[in-house]
Amino acid sequence: MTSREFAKLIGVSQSTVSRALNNSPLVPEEKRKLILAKAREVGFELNSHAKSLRTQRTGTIGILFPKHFVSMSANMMLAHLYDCIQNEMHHYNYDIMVVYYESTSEDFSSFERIIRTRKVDGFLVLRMELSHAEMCLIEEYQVPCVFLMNAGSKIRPQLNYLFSDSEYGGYIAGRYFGGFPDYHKLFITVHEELEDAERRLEGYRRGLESCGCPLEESDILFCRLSIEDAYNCILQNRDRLSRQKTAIFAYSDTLGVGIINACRELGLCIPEQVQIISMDDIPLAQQLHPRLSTLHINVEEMVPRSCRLLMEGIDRKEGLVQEWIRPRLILRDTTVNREDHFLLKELA
Amino acid sequence: MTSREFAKLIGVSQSTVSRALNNSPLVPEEKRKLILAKAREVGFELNSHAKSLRTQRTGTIGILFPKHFVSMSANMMLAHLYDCIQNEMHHYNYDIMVVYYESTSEDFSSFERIIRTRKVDGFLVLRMELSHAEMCLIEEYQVPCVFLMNAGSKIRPQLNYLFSDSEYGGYIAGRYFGGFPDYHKLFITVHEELEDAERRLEGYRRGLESCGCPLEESDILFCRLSIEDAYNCILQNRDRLSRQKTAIFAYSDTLGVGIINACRELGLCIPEQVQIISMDDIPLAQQLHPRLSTLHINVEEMVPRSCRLLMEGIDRKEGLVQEWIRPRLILRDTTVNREDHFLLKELA
DNA sequence: CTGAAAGCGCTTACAG
DNA sequence: CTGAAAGCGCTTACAG
Repeated sequence: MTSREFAKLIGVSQSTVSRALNNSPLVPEEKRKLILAKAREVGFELNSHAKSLRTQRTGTIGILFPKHFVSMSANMMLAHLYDCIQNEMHHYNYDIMVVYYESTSEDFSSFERIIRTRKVDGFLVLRMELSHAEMCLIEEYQVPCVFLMNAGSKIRPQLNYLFSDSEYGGYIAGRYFGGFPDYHKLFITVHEELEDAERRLEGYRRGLESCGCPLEESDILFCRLSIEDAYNCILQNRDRLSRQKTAIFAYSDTLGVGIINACRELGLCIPEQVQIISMDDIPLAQQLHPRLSTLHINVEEMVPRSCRLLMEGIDRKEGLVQEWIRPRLILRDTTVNREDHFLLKELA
Repeated sequence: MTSREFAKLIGVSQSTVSRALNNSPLVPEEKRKLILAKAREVGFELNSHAKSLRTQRTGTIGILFPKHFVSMSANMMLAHLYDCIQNEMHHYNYDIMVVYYESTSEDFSSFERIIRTRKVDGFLVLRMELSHAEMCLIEEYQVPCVFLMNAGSKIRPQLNYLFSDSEYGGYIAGRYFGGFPDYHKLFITVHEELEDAERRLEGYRRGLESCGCPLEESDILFCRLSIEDAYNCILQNRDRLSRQKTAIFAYSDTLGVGIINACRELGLCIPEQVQIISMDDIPLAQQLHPRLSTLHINVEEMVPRSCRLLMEGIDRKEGLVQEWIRPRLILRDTTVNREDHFLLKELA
């Protein structure tokens, strides 16, 4: 049924129907309610494409996942973030289209195609890693975008972002482990999100150094961003871990889980022989035992704010927000938790 | 830029542009290529809403998640399924809109709204649990739908589906454990996907009975569909598990992971003291140690077929497909793997 | 406050 | 093979 037909059915004009269903102040309250009720009764809704064509608004936003993103199952932090975004956008009555970087055949990339065909009103981008061409595209089409989570390599001015402060997170991990001089310090990291990994490393270094324990290059271990890879990485380094007590800062919870598995395999006690702090705090981090001590990324703040920001951008209420949100240390079972630790006093 | 402007720019009519970009046989190969190249060069793409309005095709499908679905993080099997679907639809150049059951305020449910506003061409439904009203809606709007994964309670005729054969999966688990008379048999299940859980139970019963070991009512344990709940459930039943060797068939891998955690906590050896077979085979099942022995749900077959089926439905190539796809037993570390087990010969 | 009419940017039947 | 024109179903400036 079209709005013209529906209008005829209830004996008003198409204009009035449109105004009523769009909550225009021009139609009196009583009449609007009546029309709404009728619409509900006969199941009438405005055709979204005709509406979008006229208004240049689609009622859907895109979420752009990073290039290295493989799947929800593999990158649990992004899956978690997605969950939160989906939940949040629901309040705005907006639908979500998930977009990956991959390009289809020789055509435009999905991202480019979706912008050019105008399928969404704006984008939530889970990592700042757009190319120059893509930035121009955003500029040309004036697509509202909010970047969140990982800062990536190129932080552009004039763009809205709410990033997790990875350097600070690393610093906290370093400073916590700095309170345990008898533990040898390691850092296990990845290539996939290199710039962010660098920031975590820098912070970790700074934290450790502030406690007088520098980090050797040979104490930085690389693996891929998966549970198995972290597991294998630890097994390969079994000698170092059995020789002395070790404190491991892991790039993410995913690695943390792999490390726990490996320690168990090697018969190393957590946290007595091996302490672990990871980052993210995905739901899985406290579902498995021992529960991971980790740097909680403040998704509860980041997601609602970025969604609101994006909606404001769509409504052309401009305003630049650029913030780094600090992760919060959560001590669970993979650390030796000393209540008298100097860091806890500093944070309090 | 509109197609009219673009046409003017390159000196042909709007009709020709439209035909070229839609691969109409009416425009000669050479000309088409030229127009395509020009379009790429200046970054022209047809406005999707104008196109959809004219053709009644949107180029996006919806994935409807079940009522009890909470998040990708919580229900890893559905997340995995989603990953596979996303991957597959990419071949068709289709975009995906994720739809949840929840209704927004006093309005239509998301599902209903998306159909009535015609935002998608069809739906992939991850569980057959639609109400009568929803079935009428599909009928009225002739929305192509393919149901997959869980059969739910009401299996409607005249609808396309590709379900996992849960009863068969349970049967296989029962028959495998039937080969271990010295293990006490348990079944840990959930309320969330009750009908499917019932099918798994029936099959498990049938499998066990075929080996002469009936399943007692008191050997059916309930918990919620989460790692922690399964963990707690086992801890609560610690007495039964320490008394005798136990073989546990778990509703899903998620429960299986919780069970492993609990057994470790209780100091019970897997698989010597406790054997576990779960179902799904999510990626996590073989990432954690010990790796779960499980009934692999044939997603590799189910997803591509359901996507193709949906695309055919959208193209109005009718044809009813209703199939139950059998899970496959995968023995890993949580079972005692006897190569001479009679079931393996039967399956070979 | 209400309705008739133009126009959003496409596709396609129609005429050439 | 090509183009002019109608129409997909809305919204909104305009006239009343």
